[in-house]
Amino acid sequence: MEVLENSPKERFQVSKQKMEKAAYILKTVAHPVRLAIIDLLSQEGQMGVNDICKVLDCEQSLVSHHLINMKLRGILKSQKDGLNVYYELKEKEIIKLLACIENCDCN
Amino acid sequence: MEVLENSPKERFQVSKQKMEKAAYILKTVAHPVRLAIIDLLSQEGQMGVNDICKVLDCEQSLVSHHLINMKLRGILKSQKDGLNVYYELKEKEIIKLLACIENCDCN
DNA sequence: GCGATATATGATAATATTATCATATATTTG
DNA sequence: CAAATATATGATAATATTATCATATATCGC
Repeated sequence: MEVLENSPKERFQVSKQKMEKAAYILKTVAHPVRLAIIDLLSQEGQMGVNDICKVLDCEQSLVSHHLINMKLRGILKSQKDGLNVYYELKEKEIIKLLACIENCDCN
Repeated sequence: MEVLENSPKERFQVSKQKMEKAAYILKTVAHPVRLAIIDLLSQEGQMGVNDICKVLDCEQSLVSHHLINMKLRGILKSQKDGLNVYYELKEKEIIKLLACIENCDCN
């Protein structure tokens, strides 16, 4: 059992990287439409693009951009079936963010 | 015990508002320096601006902007003592976001 | 193959966030 | 009061995010 102590500089670097990764994920989801998509998919499991548009009352192209972006960043995954593309949560941990933030009230 | 059922439109509006609030909070913290500040304050309790700058190796003015902004948005609070201004977490729930996101690995 | 439908793409415009710099303000010390 | 220190402010520049629009692509049913 080795105990590897990092120097302050190393520790700083490690934490810096960690924060950058965390910020990247948070930025990916820090948008009302994206959160709504995440919330929706966490309830429904899987949904086609058009259905998401209808429920959220949001334009197809915009929703598609959001979906593709979140997929690119590893939050969602998709599955094609004929004309439809079904999206679902890939990283389910992300749902906890929503629960977590409900308890914040920064006023 | 009344059960108040919302119409789909009402439910949509409620969730929309909720998502907007959540996105607002997430946006406030979705930045590596801000997360590092939050992390630091969660460990140290309270810190002066200059000390934060030193630890994070970050310019005073920039740190000040971040601190003030997070204070404005209810994440931090501050306390003046002579020349120094000590910042600390106001909304401690926010720490959980960091813990929560560590378990995500969106790859 | 043609029209209809679902989704993606890419350019651009609109807007928001972040960094930087110069300087202001406030407080302490001598 | 002057110098030194800590913090805040505000303008601006740099950059990133988001929305919009027009159109492309892919698939299905006929």
